[in-house]
Amino acid sequence: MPDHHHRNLPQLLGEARRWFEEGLHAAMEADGATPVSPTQSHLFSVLDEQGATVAELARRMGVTRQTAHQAVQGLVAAGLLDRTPDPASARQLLIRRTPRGNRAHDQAQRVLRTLEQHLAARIGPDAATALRTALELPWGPPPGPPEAHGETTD
Amino acid sequence: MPDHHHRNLPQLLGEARRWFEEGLHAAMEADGATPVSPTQSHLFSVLDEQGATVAELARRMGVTRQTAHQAVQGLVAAGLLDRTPDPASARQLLIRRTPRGNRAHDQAQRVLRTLEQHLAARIGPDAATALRTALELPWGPPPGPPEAHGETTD
DNA sequence: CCAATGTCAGCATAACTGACATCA
DNA sequence: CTGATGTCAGTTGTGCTGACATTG
Repeated sequence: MPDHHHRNLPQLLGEARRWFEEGLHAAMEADGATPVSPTQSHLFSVLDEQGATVAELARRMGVTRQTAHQAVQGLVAAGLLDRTPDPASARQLLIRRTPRGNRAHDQAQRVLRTLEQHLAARIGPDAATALRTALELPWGPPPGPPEAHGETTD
Repeated sequence: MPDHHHRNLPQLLGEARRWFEEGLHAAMEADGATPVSPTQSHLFSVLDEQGATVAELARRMGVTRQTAHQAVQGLVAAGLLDRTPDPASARQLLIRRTPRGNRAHDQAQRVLRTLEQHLAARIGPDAATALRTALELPWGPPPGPPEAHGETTD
């Protein structure tokens, strides 16, 4: 039955994301963890073990340096991140997780994994797996604007 | 950058949503349509033919009346929405689409459908269908907080 | 001097809460 | 009076652009 009224995919995606973020936030809060904003959460997720500079984090997040900088500030103030001079360049500061930051990160990852399992229990393992699979495939650039290769054409 | 098999699901969902919204925005802009914000887009998508009150729209969007009100204001100013007194209640204003609003809505729906087809071409029809299917299933409330029935329990 | 980086400052937007008048 | 509605106002958070000093 191909019903005419498909709900918007972007809307569905937004709801799904909210489902996870609400669950994550609730679980973290219930665990007494330091509250983090979605932005900080995002920054955290693009930070690996070896650390990175603010500019690099900004590139990974797809936001400006200033935005990343601000998020870093909050996380540093919260004691989850650490700013140390980069041995390679005196002008660069290396952003790394503090021990507390590592704990928070691990916990968040655990919660997310649990959430995903709960989801599988709700909608079925096949659907959950298919969801992740579809999301992980390379979608390429959105069609329409012939944006061939450049990104910052300013 | 090896491994890291599992990217965050919320992050993937956010990227996917952005993919659609960028494509939609670009297509609408290329067509010379009135520019609409994501919020306005969202409001538009929960507005049906028979119209609705601001409070009702707010409920559907999951935001406050004030937020919906503000979005409506912008859309009315843009000439896409119309505020008419509700025949049922003098205190209610019925929000409906103007002819121009209808055109914009139809166009957006068309673009979204096209985008979805493009996606299917990129990641395969099966994956695209599975994505929509998984998203349309009832996920229920996010687990963790035993939020059985109440909503604001504070 | 040039490019990249980190940072400060201001601005725009979008969500929220608070408050209030109106009407069923 | 109570409850729902529409609306005005203020506040917060988040992202942006602009500007600037520092460093390689």
